[in-house]
Amino acid sequence: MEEIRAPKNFIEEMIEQDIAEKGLAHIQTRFPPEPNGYLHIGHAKALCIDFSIAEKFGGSCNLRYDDTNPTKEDEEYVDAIQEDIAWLGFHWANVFYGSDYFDTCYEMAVKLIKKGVAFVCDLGRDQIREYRGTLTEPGKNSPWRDRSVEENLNLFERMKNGEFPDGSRTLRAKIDMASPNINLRDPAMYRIIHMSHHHQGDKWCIYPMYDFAHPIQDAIEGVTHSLCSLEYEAHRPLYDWVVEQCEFSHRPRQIEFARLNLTNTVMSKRLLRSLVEEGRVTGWDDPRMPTLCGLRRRGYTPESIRDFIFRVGVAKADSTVETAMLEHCVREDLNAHAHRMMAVLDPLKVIIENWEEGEFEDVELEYLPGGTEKRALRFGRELYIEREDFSPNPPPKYFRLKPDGEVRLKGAYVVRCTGYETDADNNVTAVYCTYDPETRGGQCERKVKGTLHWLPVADAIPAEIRLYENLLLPETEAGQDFTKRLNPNSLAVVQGFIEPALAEKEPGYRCQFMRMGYFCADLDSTPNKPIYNRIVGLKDSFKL
RNA sequence: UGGGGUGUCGCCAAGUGGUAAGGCAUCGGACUUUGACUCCGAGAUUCGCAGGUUCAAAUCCCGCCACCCCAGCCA
Repeated sequence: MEEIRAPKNFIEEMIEQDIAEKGLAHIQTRFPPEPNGYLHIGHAKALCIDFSIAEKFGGSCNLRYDDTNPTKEDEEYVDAIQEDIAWLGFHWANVFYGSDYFDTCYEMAVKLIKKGVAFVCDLGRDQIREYRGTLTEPGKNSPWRDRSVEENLNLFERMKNGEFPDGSRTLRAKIDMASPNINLRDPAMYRIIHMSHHHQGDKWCIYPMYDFAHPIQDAIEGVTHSLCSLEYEAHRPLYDWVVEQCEFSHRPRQIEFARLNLTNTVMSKRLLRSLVEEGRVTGWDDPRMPTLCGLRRRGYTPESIRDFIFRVGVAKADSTVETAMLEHCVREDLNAHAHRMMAVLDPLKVIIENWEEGEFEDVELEYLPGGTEKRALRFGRELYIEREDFSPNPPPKYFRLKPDGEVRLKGAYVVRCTGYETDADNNVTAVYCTYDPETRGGQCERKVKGTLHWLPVADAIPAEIRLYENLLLPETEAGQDFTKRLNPNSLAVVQGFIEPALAEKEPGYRCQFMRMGYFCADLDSTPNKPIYNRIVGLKDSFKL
């Protein structure tokens, strides 16, 4: 699929300016996920920006696991993250682990101690909070702030050697306890955590904080532009402070942008994790999940997701994009490529009275409108149509089958309804029609308002069809209480029928069921047990 | 409340002193063997609000308002 136009955004302008002013020869970015969960559509934005900007300037982008906190991370997520990035179609120059730079981080910490701009603090968690002050009141210096360099060096080494319990001491930057920016009030740089790290094993029991490790990692890798979300804006002075104090010759620049929010979608890893753990979904790749693996499972194409991200754009204003935009992007992609197939979700039997019992005729159906590739379907006396495509008491402007009404059966003949049967509860059980032999598909001038999809009863293959709705109800329906916002009807499983040609397709095959929307053969489906997930409905397909 | 940000059509988003791009959604109309698709067309006298500077302001100045982020030994 052709790449959609890449809009020129403010980040690109800043980079162009840097290139002009600083004479940058190579643009280096990085995508730094913390391996504590699966990537979701929100990460896709960061990812697209990091990778595509590097690409646009002929530079490169590294994948770097931001794994400085062993209490929250797991190797389990590492492979999944790479798989999702690759699926989206991006290529990293290198895969790095932030934790592989722990030695350098340690050296830098020692350097800061020697320079007198870092100290070991014995204050406990609560005391640190008390000393920090508030938004309006300045903090006060820690009583340990003026320890000698020698003592700090000694203590810090002993922290590293595991002599002290968790939480007993921290290494803090010595900046300004009265700074109006709270992030600059002697922030912690290292903490003690006696826990083995998923990537470093038991080598360390002290771990650097994000604010200390990230700029160091960026500087080591030669990252020229460290792109991140808005909440790090107030951390930028600290980022710059670390780079400055560590005296790196290479100075990375942090630029922030607004993260992606989608209507009717949870984007918080904590909430997504709870959905998985509480069994409300089948896993991280449940097709209702906004995770990349969930969207993939549901049938979304990587192209459509990238297109969506580029259309959303990059800016600094908080925003919530309507899911309709995402859906438009998949429809646009699928409309061009997805084969049109016959499936009946809720069957209603039609008997063609003037068609001989046991007789069949092959009718040809195009895979794509106007396309040359075709396959055949047997037309016969007994057919299935969609239950909602017949109405004994049609409302005005009902174009589908109704008593004495005419309709075209896609690819086959025009039929006229002559009658119908109902059961004791007044449910329609069968519809009787006559066909007009003059109206064979492709060679008839006669126009009728409605065209229905259908399946021969003899050849229809049972299939499980899953119809998804948004996992969350609109906020207006359920307010802010997350649990109340979960949509109980987010999944409907229907036992329907599909045409024979479709039953042989591979899992992942995407198609459009006439008038029902776009579907994807589920990864769990087999030729004997076809399962189709609805990716997205057709626009206005069910409107009368 | 101190600091840092942001406010342009229902939702995103261009615009950087010269008279409001584009996309999604919506509404018309054409086409159609999917009420889909496609195709045409309609939409902000107005840029959070109020003053000011200027021949000219969404863009500059001033005051105000609203929303978001920061008081983790999370990232």
